[in-house]
Amino acid sequence: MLTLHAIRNNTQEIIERLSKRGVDRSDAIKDILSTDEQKRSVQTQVEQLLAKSNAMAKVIGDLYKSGQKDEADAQKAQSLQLKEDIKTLEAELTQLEEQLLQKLYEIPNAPSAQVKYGKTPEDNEVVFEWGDEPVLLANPKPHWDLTSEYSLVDFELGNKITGAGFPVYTGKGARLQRALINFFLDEALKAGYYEVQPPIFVNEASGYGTGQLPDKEGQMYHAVLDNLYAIPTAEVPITNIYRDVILKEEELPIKNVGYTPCFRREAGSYGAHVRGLNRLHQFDKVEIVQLSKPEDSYQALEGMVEHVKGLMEKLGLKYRILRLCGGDMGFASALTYDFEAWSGAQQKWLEVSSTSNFETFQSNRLKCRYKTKDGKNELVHTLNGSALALPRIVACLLENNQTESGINMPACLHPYLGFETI
RNA sequence: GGAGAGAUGGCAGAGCGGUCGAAUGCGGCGGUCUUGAAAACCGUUGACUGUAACAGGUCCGGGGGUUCGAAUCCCUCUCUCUCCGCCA
Repeated sequence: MLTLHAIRNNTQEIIERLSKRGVDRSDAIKDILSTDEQKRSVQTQVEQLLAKSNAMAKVIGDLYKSGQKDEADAQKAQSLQLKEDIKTLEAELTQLEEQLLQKLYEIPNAPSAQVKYGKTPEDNEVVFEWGDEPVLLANPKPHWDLTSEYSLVDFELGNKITGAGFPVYTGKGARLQRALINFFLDEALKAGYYEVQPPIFVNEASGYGTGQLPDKEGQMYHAVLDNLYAIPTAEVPITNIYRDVILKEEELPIKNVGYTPCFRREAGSYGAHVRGLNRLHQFDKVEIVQLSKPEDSYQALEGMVEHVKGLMEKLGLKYRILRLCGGDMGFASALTYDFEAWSGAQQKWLEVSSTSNFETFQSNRLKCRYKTKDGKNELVHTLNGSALALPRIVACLLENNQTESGINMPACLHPYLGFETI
């Protein structure tokens, strides 16, 4: 959530930045400001009464000690009345605080200066493009044909065991999964990331920490009995490592990488674009997460983008980078770059990575701060990106590299695969 | 799953219901001494809120209660540890 500090001190700027999402939030912001004002006024009253009551309690104690019981009893009666007043005011305060928090939760992050105004994916800007159109056979097969022809993925078997969107990878298909995961992890280690393997279930507090709750409740699998959520991305457990933590300045930047399966209910998705590996309920992803000082975060974002570019180019996949417009950006993001790989047989772009700077939007909820040299606690900036999500990469690798005699795998994967062709 | 113990500041660890935001030790920071370092000694060292700045307020796992007054008493939840059972 946005910090009250920013809303109070840079009201106009926040409103303008928010408008890039294509929705006017000025009323909501003004509403927050007035609620905040009310809250602080009640808070002052409560605190004055508390101060009075604290002082009185001290006096009563002293009176008892010096044996002035009658006087003490008289004061006690007064104190009781005071307590009633405090109780009603405190109830009011709690209510205002809850309202304020609720209102803050509903405001998305303010897009950064580089983000363009826009409402739909058509307004996204292509900022980079790499690679040549793959040379394909006369009738290139989509990956869902190739996976069954070469026995790489068994969707029916997944249906039987679990349900749609939970495929079973088999033989060389399974091997390819493992190869990609290891390749991505190793590349991240080379780039200075620290590997972590987090839980794939998280509690409610973690869901709130990174903003999946209450916003995307319906998109996560929820184990009701234990009140745990299956993670939609490793971002959630990895970023929550730093919930309620005050870091030392010299610990920053923190660069973590982790592989996890990811689970998404994808409620509401349907049709041809969910075919095959294009959209799954369970998939594998290697995620990079950074915490940085505010002044360094956009440079860190560039670094993450460069890292993902390197992966795409080693895999030899034609790709492009989009800078998302305000309307297409996620709720928590201030700036997002999407990577799309070209699928030769489907003749369309598939999103394979989303790399974002959240500025203080997550750290404010997480309460992740660092101590500056002059001893102040400041919120860190959080960033994350997919590096990379597997299924669509697999789809593109299969489709773009198919030949009469088999499917050629890129050289960077050979050592991990133990074979060169499928 | 059964039985018991516990949760206090960066860590360890005290804390008769009022003098406790909290002893003490370690660690951190600053200083004295030293050519420098170590040792020793002195000082300092939680977070949040609030104010122009003071003041004030809140926080001893979370929530609720008793009391004029709670880290300290009661209830409840969560978590941790020990023993037993089960087990990759």
